[in-house]
This record gives sequence, structure tokens and C-alpha cells, in this order.
Amino acid sequence: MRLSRSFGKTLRNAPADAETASHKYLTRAAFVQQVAAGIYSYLPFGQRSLTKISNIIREEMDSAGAQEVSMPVVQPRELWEKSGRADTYQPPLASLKDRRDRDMVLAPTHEETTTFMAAANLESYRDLPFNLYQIQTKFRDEARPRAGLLRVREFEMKDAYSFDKDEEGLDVSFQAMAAAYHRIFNRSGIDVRMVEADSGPIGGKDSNEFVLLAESGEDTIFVCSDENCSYAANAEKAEFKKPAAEPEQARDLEEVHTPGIKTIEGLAEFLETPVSKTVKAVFYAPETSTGDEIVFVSIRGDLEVNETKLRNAMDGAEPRLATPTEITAAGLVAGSASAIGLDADDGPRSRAKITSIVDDSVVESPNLVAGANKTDYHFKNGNYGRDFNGDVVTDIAMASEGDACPNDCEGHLVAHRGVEVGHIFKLGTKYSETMGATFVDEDGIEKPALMGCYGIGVGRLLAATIEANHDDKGMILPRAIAPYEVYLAGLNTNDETVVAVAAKVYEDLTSAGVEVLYDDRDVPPGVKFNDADLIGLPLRVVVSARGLKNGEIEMKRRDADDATMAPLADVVGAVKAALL
RNA sequence: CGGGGAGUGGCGCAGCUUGGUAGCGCGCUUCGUUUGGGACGAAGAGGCCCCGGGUUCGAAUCCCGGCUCCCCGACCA
Repeated sequence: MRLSRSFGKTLRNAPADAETASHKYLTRAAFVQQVAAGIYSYLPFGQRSLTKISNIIREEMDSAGAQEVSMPVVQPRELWEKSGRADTYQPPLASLKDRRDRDMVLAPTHEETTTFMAAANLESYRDLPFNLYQIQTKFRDEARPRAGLLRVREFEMKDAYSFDKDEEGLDVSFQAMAAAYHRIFNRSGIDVRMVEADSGPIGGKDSNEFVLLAESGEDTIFVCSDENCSYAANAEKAEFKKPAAEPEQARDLEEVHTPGIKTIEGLAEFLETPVSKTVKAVFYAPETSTGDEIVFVSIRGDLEVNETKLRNAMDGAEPRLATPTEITAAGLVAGSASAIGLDADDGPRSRAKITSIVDDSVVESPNLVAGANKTDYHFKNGNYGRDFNGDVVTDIAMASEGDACPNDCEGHLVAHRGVEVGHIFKLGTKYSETMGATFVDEDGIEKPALMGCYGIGVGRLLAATIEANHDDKGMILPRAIAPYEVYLAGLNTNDETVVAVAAKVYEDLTSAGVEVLYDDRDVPPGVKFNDADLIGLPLRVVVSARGLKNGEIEMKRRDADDATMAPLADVVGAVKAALL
């Protein structure tokens, strides 16, 4: 492609509202153009990169045995009512009406559609397994799109859905997709880590995210510091070994006066005891609660509540912090509360529906300092089981950097920022049951299929790659996803020889199968060098009067500091070698 | 949805406080010079000043209402 004929102009200044590197460079290099908040057009360079990523995905999905299909973006709301997500997926689910006033939605994901398709074609265990995928537009009316292509409302996604007859089959399908994902990201030239993750509103039990490490990422992940340990998890999901409390004989409960003490830190200081020897109470309510429901969370004073884990402990109900009014109405004393005495006559449970959720750290720790449920008083020597109980006892603690790895290793957790570029889920029978994707098994019994689903955000992958690979001059694109492989520039455009040789090099490289962007513009060298750096193609080739004197051309990899000279006679061989 | 900020040629910005019908840099057009890190000279083209209403002889500027975009948070495959 001759740059003089290529549609789209590079910009010297980024739009003022672009803040992240990928947003600035994708805009400046004419890869994308914003149309509305979170809605973008792809210009030729951006589209070429997108197509390259899509092709890699397509090849790997095909070779993993998945079959490509295409499903509609606009679909009847009915489909979503059947799965029960018409209301729970709001508001990202965008709705509209057609001309006959029928309710339609813009699909944010395609579990419903795929399962509907599977249901019509699935009868026997002999039909299983199969895996259907598409690379197609999704629309999610996100509350806050941000950072250019990193979080948008309309985007291309590869989504795949596997169907199996049993758990073992699902395991096989899931592992095959995980392996395909690793190959896709390797081939794309980017370093992506697979981490354990929470399933969120998609549902199901196991899920893994693929995260590209980058400071501007929205996600925090924890990775074990031990090289021999593979533990890595999203902060929402991350587990850790809670430091064991010293075993002690349980002592008698003792009430102490703690005037003016409202915080755990203040309490620990006042009683000269470590915060890990206290239990703190945090009050939540299900988001849908109208005010008479309290989730009473007890967790050791040195730990914080992980609201994603808490949501799972609440059977998926979204937790929100309880209001002071709700807390007081239930007879709870903020600052001096504990689960001790929840069931007392005229106690909190006689006034509100209270669920006691206790972090497992509390169970293991004897003789804790806890609130006495009256202002300015606390108990010493509170013991789980004797003095208070939980309706649910589980891990609801937030991991933080330095915590011990949950695996049997010597490592600790190290925090990284990252961008989620892929996510794979074991869905189980959540959709097959509601949508009727069932089959008759060998034993003659009708069963729902076991499903998995697997997504990659194509545009986000491009943006994330730039977040992870850029310098102050522009992008540094991996060869596999760069719009072209070589940026060829002829410098002295008033020198007929240079122009002729550059054109010849362009022809030779192109016919040798190298993808060349030929900067044939009549502009000063500095402009060409700056655009080459901005667009970030893997290799820059320069034809100049200076080099031609020695029969040489110059080559510089975008990811290298220095240029090298190569003989003009072997330009094709030299370029191919330099690209590797 | 809560908080903050911004809308003026394609991009970046000034002008607004103190009303008088718009200016700068880059980019664009033409001619000439120039050619290894965003060149120079000369001459040009290009603007419903986000939208609607109001005040005024007169509004980019003041007042009211609205829309859009960005950032932080909430939220979020």
C-alpha cells in the first residue's frame, strides 16, 4: 500500500480527551475514529489489524474442532425472558421496539441464541459434543465506556459455546478451548496470563480469565512469586493462606469499657492487641432489599471483605452496604457490633431478617475482641461456636499483595494490573435447562447438555496490546497483528534514483509476499520517521541517497534501538530475516 | 446513577471576567526553495462559536433550559 493513497491521516496531536496510550495512538495513527461514547469506526489500518487477529482466532478455533456460525445482533426479547436474563442482565441489555411494537434487544452475548439453536438440533447423545463459535458484533450499554477501545459499548467478539453430554466431556471441551486460547495469544505475539476468575452474571462454576499485563488495565490480578507455582487469580477470586492464629485455651468472655472507640485500629491500640485478634462487623443488605434485611458479616480485623466472594456467599444477590437507618432499625450498634447476642430475646433478629456470614478466619481464631453491641463497650475472648455462630461460614476475604499463596509453596501473592482479553466459563446446565437443550442419553433418559462458553474481545485485544507495547513515540506492534509488516520510506524525493529504487524495493517486497506500507509522500524525512514510529510496524526500511552510495538500504526494527545496513541486492532476504 | 471538567475551522488551543459579529499553531490549496528526525518564504481556502429560548440597539461572551463528550466513583464476560 502506498501511504499517499491510504485512507486516513496521522495526527500530530491526539484528541484532548484521549488519555490512555492505546486511545491516543489508535486515534493519532488513524486506526479508529470515535462516533459516540464507546462506539468506534475502524479505519483501514485498524480494520487490517482486527482482521489479522480474527483470522488467527478463526484458524485456532477451527483446528480445535469448533464450527463457525453467525447469530443475529437484533433478537426478540422473548429469548431472554426464557433464560431469565431479560431483567437480571439490565442495564447493559439494550432494548428497542420494531415497527409492530415487538420488544427486541441488541445482543450483548449469545448464550440464549446458541442454546436456542442447539435445542433445535440436539436429540441424542450421538449428536454430542459440538462447539459453535462466531466472530460478531456485540452491543452492551455499559454505564461508563472508557479509555478508547478498552471498554466500549459496541465491539467485535469471538464467542464460542460447547455442548457435552457429561462433566467429563465438558472438562475436555474446556481444556481444548484453554489450549486454543494460549495458542491464539502466542501467535498474536502477546504475553497473556491465564488466571482463575469469578463467573459474574454469566453464571457457572469454573472460569478462567486471560489477562494481558498492563498498568492501565482495569483488573488487578495476583500471581504467586514462586517460579514453580502456577497460581494466578483475579483479585475478585484470589485465595490466600490466612496466617494461622496461635492456639490458645478459650478464656471467659469479658466485657470491657472502650470509650469513644469506633474503629478496629483504635480498638486494637486501646486494648494493646493486634488487629488480627479482633473481629469486625460489616453490614450489608441485598441490593433489592427494602430495608428489613441485613447481612451481618464478621471478618477478622486485619482482613477486608471481598464483595464478589460475599455475593457468592449470598447466593448471587448483589450486596450493598446497609444504610445507618437500616442498621439502627435492626438494633445494631455500628462501631460496637458483633454477632454475639444476635439471637438474644429482643435482639437484632427479633427486629430484622439477619443472615450471619462469617469469614473462615474468624472460626480459626480464639479469644477475639468483638463488639458488645452497646456504645463504648467491647468483649474480650469471643470464640466462634461458643459465643456466636454463622449461617454461612466461608472465605469472603480480599487478598492483598504479600499474602501467602494458597498452594503448597513458599510463595506470596504479587499484584499486577491487567486487561481481560478473554474469559472461559464452565456454564453447566444453567442455559440448557431453561432453554430446553436436552438429549436422550444412552440410558434412555432425557438430560440437559453441559455447556461451556468462551469469549475474546477482538478490539480490546488490539488496544491491550498497545497498552503493553508502546513508547513515547508510538505503538510497537507484534508482526502478527500489525496492519503491515514493513514501513518503507524513500527519503530524498527530489532524487530520481532514490525514488526509483524505493519503488522497486516496494515492488520486490510486495511480490515476495511481504506486506509493505510504502511512504511515497513528498514530505521531509522527519515526518516519515515520526509516522513510522507512531504506526509502529515491526520493521522500517529506508532508501536514501546516503545508503545508495554504498549500495545499501537501512533496516530498523521498531523494538530495537539501532538500525542496520543491508545490501540492496538482497533486500528481500534481508527484510525477511529481520522480520523474524 | 453520584462527583468533577469540557464543547470555538480537520486536530490542539486563545478570546468569555469587563457584550460591538472570531484569532493563533498544526494540517489543507497554489508557487518557489528545501530533503536523515515533525523545513522555509509568499499567496490562499475553510467557522450554524453544541442546541433552543431569553436579556440587549447588539451575544462566542450575560441569564434559563437541554444535548453531547471526557475523567473519578458506583457498575461491568
